[in-house]
Amino acid sequence: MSNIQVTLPNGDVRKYAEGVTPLDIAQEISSGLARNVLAAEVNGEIRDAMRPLSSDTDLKLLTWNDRGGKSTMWHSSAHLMAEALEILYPGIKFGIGPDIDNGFYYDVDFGDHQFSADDLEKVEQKMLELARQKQEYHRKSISKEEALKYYTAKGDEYKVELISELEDGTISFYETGHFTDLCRGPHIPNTGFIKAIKLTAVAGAYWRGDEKRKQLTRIYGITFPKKKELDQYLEMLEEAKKRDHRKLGKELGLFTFSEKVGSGLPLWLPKGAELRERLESFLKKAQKKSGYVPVISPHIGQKELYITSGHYAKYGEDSFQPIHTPHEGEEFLLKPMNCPHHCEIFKSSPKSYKDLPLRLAEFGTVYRYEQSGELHGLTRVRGFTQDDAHLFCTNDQLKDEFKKVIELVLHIFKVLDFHDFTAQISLRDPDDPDKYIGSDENWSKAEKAIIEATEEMKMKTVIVYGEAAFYGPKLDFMVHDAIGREWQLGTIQVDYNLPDRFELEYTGADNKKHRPVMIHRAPFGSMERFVAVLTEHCAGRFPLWLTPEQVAILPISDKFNDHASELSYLLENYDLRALVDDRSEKIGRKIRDNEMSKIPYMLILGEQEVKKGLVSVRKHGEGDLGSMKVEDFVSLINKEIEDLLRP
RNA sequence: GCCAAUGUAGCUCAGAGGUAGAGCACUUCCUUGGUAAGGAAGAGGUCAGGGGUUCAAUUCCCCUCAUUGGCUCCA
Repeated sequence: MSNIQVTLPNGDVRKYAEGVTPLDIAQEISSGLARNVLAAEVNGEIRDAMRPLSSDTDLKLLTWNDRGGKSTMWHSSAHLMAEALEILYPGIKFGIGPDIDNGFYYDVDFGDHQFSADDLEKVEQKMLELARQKQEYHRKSISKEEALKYYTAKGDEYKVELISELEDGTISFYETGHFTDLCRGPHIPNTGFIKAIKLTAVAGAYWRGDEKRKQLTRIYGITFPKKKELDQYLEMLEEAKKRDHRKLGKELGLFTFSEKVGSGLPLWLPKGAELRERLESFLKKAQKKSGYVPVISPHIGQKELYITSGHYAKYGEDSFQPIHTPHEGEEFLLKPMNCPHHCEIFKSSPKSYKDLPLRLAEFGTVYRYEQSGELHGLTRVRGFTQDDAHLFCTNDQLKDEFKKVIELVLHIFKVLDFHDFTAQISLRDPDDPDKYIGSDENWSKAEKAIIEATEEMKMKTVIVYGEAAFYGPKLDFMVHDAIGREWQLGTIQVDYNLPDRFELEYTGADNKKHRPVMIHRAPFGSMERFVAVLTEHCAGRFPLWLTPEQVAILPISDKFNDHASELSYLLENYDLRALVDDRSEKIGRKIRDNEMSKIPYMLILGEQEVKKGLVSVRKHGEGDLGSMKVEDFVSLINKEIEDLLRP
């Protein structure tokens, strides 16, 4: 038997006999490690820890602390669930059962049986029972014909379909207990690693994501190696529920919806509207510094406008239907985008290269007929306001302009404390060229500009194919919210196509006509979505400069109500937002209520304070800060705001 | 748009074939209290909307609308 060389991540090189398994190696390092090894990364590929090594390898042992370890465990959990389901519901058919970011799911065809959320507990119990048996996951390879025969006999047309599409040759199967599944693997050594199980949801899902095909029952779940970790996970879900912007929006009086107004059409309440206005003026100020100029365009435009832009051909069917003028029968559309209007603004007068870059900014409200099932709080609505701008520039200016926009977006994220985000370069889907308009040459130029700009700014990016807009590639900023979900917020797009379609031109230094390039950009994305994500991000405790009410003045008793009103006028003169809680309640009650409504500061006003001309200050979440002069309190607050706005 | 669940007071929710209940919020009164819930009384609902079954429907059935969780989609 020949020797093989195994290199561990710390650079350690060890020699073993061929056929050694990663699990053996773990055992040699320490039995504690061996008990925790879920899988192994062999030359970069994740494999079963019990699969023998046959040549020299770079080896990394994966535990629960590694993403690969978690994925393997969850994937194995999907098998465990399938086994439990097959025992409980004989004759059911299986689609696919992968691991996902937070757990796993399996798509199942229950036939005539109606599986409901009430049945989940029963399945969990069965899974725990099977897990305790420490069933091993056995890998075996069989031929394609054999595999087809197996599933044809079993009557599982989904697996038959999957296998038929595989390349000829051997196919790997995994066997756990009495359950056998077509599977590439890898898997954990045995089901005993799965100590805590929670099946989280039941939902319909189309077979292979195709809405024309049968809908299967998808069961979601998550598992952990320790009961404690499951508890923590459930706590995190609770926390996410508390942070849900739909709940907080209601509680804080930010926005509402009305059946009568229509679904997906948010109504901003005074506090929400003021908060949004503050965000808008914050951005306007930053934009003014960066040379943007404001424009305003109407909510509708002639259908012809969107035929020119290409939006009508692409989205006309899925939009609100055209509005007709009563006599002439002209057709107008609710605007789904601001860019066509801005192109017309560009065209309103002849442009010289000296006019460029021209940066037209507008908080433009647009309307899109989103599918009813897609609507969700403020994050997905049918009428929303984009913090839109279109930058028209020369080819030479493009990269610099693009970089300046990135700087602006990063500045905004910094001020609003979004540190956890991904910059995603969204390119064309190479397999579906018909989805896009414009020439290959234009697309390549645009893609190159984005990639070079991000490289020059040394940004960490991920490239995702198929996520581009139909007219051009994008740089999207995805931030993470309380539940770890990703939301797309800001977006920057390079566009050579609309300038072509609108035949935009400027006169160059050479006295010839040239076509400008366009950058679409929206740092917030939409005001609605941004406020939603921000609300969840800060759990309703908005930064001091944004929050609807900054200070609550709490008189100790009714006797001091007048003093309290005077103080509130005084604070208003200092440009602070204050309210007076003049209810005939005890101070403890007032503190509790204002604490719960997340007011950043409380000022307590009683005999002592009035006598000495002081205020007693309480900070949300921190408590008593002692008493101070009003002027000192005002500078305290202003300092905090200043620090927040200049991170 | 598709599948499923849900829709009862401002909010959170209970309830049941015989025309509705709790807690909080609200109003009034009492209390004027020093750092996270003082007390009492009161008001508030076409039980999402529309049909049907029934002597009787908020409850059972159908349709519509909305919400939620997924799927698909996202200029």
